[in-house]
Amino acid sequence: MSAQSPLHMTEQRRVILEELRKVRSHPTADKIYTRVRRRMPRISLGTVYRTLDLLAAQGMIRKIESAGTRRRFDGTVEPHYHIRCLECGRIADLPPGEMPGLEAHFRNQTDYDVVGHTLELLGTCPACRKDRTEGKDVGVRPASEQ
Amino acid sequence: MSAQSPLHMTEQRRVILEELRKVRSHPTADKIYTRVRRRMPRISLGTVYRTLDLLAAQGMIRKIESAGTRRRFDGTVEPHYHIRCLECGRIADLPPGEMPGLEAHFRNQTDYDVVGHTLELLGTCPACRKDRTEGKDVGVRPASEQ
DNA sequence: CCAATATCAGTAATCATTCCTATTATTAGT
DNA sequence: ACTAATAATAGGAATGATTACTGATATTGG
Ligand SMILES: [Mn+2]
Ligand SMILES: [Mn+2]
Ligand SMILES: [Zn+2]
Ligand SMILES: [Zn+2]
Repeated sequence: MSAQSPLHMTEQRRVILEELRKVRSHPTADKIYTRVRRRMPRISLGTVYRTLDLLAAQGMIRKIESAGTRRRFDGTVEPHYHIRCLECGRIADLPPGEMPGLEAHFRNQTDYDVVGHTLELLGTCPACRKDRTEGKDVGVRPASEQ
Repeated sequence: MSAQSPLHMTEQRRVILEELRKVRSHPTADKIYTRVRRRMPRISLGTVYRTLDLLAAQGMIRKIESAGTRRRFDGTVEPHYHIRCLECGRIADLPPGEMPGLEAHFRNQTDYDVVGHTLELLGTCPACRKDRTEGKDVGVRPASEQ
């Protein structure tokens, strides 16, 4: 959950971290790969995956794994929930902080030891809502954008 | 979310539904496939997937998709959350009902239209806790059992 | 009974992610 | 600086759950 061994900052690792921190979106590994390749054309997708795992293990970035969607990464490490648009897959941040009393609410309702939870809001983003009112009926195109 | 067209109950569909409703666990498609094959040896895995999708679309069963794990199915359609054991992947039911005030709590914190949420508790199941105290240190074997 | 339609079994394809390996870079010790 | 040991990378193959395709079989409605 927090930093481990002092990470050797290779060129690849530095650039991947920089590019992820540049964006406010929650890009997939191959979106990051595309960005990083502009600066390091010979980097491999495997290195991107390996490095993202490593940075996440060090607590320098976060992994977002929502059900049924591709893995996404987050340059913001401060704890916060996300809301995902069911039409376009876009993921937005909610304000920092955990839902108060959530785990406590369930502790006496299970024989498991509760150690955490995952919570994701679902909805329609402003752009897709706008498309709707304009009758653009684009259907569902999940996770298809940056 | 609720029933649509009146579903033609083929033998395959009936048996798949029966087998899923028999168990209290949350089996993967191939676990259901294994069970169903005892009664219908020639059924194909594709039919199992297709039928489970169909039954879920009709609201007769539920799909559970947790991040980074295989898809699981639930014969109980009454709304309820789950808690997943981080060591063995087992999924248990929490009592029926939604966390009160959850979506309301976030409505004024986002410009998305909130239409739902996913919530999964994480923890250690009684069996894995027991293994621990017995020093059986089995490591992590996610989603490897029924 | 027949033609149109739906479903199925069997198998191939998909595709995000992980694994493997030969090469290249870095480090620590002299 | 030189060198052996160690770590990291590029490129490509493998994995594995799910989906798509296809020709055969079943069902329906007239
Ligand atoms: Mn975020
Ligand atoms: Mn359940
Ligand atoms: Zn959207
Ligand atoms: Zn367990």
